[in-house]
Amino acid sequence: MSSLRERRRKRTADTIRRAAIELAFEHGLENVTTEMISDRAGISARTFFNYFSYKEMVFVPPTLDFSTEVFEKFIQAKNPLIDDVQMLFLCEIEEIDADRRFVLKLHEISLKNPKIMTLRMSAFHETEQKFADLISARFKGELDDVNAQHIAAMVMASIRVGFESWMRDDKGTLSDSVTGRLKAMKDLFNIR
Amino acid sequence: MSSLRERRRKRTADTIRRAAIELAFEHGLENVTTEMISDRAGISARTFFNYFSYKEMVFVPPTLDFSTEVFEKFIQAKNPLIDDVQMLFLCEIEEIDADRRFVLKLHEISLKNPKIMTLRMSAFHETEQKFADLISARFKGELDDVNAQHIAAMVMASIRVGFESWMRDDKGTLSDSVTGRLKAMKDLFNIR
DNA sequence: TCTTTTGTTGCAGTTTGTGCAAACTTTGCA
DNA sequence: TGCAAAGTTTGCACAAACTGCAACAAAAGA
Repeated sequence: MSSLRERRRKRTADTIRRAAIELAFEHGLENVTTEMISDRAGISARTFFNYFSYKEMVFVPPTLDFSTEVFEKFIQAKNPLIDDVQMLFLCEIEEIDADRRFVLKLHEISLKNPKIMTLRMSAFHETEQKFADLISARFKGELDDVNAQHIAAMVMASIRVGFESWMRDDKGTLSDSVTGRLKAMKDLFNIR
Repeated sequence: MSSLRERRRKRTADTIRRAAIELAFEHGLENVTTEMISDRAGISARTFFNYFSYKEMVFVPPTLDFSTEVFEKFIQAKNPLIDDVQMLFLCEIEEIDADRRFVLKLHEISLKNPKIMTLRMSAFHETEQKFADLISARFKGELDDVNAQHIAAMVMASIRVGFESWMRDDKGTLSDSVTGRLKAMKDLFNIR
């Protein structure tokens, strides 16, 4: 609903995130305090914790949120599952692809900090949950919950591997890397 | 190498873990401090942080460590991959199966605490890394790294789903649940 | 046994994170 | 337009997490 309030909130969160990442580049993560971040973002130290329940959270990208239209479209779509999954994620991914430098830098930061690495992993897992719900809805009646969960887990695993391989070697777009992995899924089981 | 020292270390770590979990049962996680844990475990508050780099770590099971024999055996094994994977994990899993009550309680604790949940997820991811190395070694020459990583990710995803479903509904053994998921992997891709 | 290496502890100090109440903003409704 | 309700920000005081350091203790290896 609320427009101004909600957008304001998003904007502030983003300002804080940017401030945090800048500071981490400049001084190294371990030398950045919540106070420094708040100062640079122009908010009080107390307000920081209104936005992020703990410090490390500021370094984790916000989890993606499928809109109801996207949700409905995916549930009703009739193409092979993998194709629809690609459609679903590729638009989300475009942004990231454009921002490669930034994403890599953030990834570099988190590689050096187990707490943050850990949070990123679990952000992925959260998306997996949402995605499991999507699959469950799409195959309602045909597929029980464990199986929906299982498919979601494997698809997300593939996306993650695509993502990681894109970050590791420098060439190609994120979309290609992820698409490649989704296509590879089936074949990999035919190994001896 | 070192016997006494290493075993002592393991024993102390375990004592601390037990103390922590007991206290979390008794008082609820949010009311347990590192000091209380240290006291009960009979170590100083400072020493706690020699064993666990931060508080939440004490609630995460230690990641499993394949011995060199197990490692070698798996690499050389000639059965279908999934069968060998089962062999590899089932012995690790037995312990857990026996300790159901304990595992569930720990899981219950972590469900209520996002930080800990998060850590457990990433412990899984760590195991995935080790497992990816195993796969990579087993298929050296036949399979490139991304593919090894990908197979590992999907197998671990399946194991995780088996685990989660075992924790959710009360019936059956962990081994059966995990085995079931590993067997289901291939078939799930034949969905429309 | 003696030396070296590794582990434990107390202490003092910084940073993280919370509860509360006062000031301030936005929103929806009259 | 103006006013009450709902939500936000902030400062302050305080508890708990975590670190560096230096002294002491225990184990390993010769």
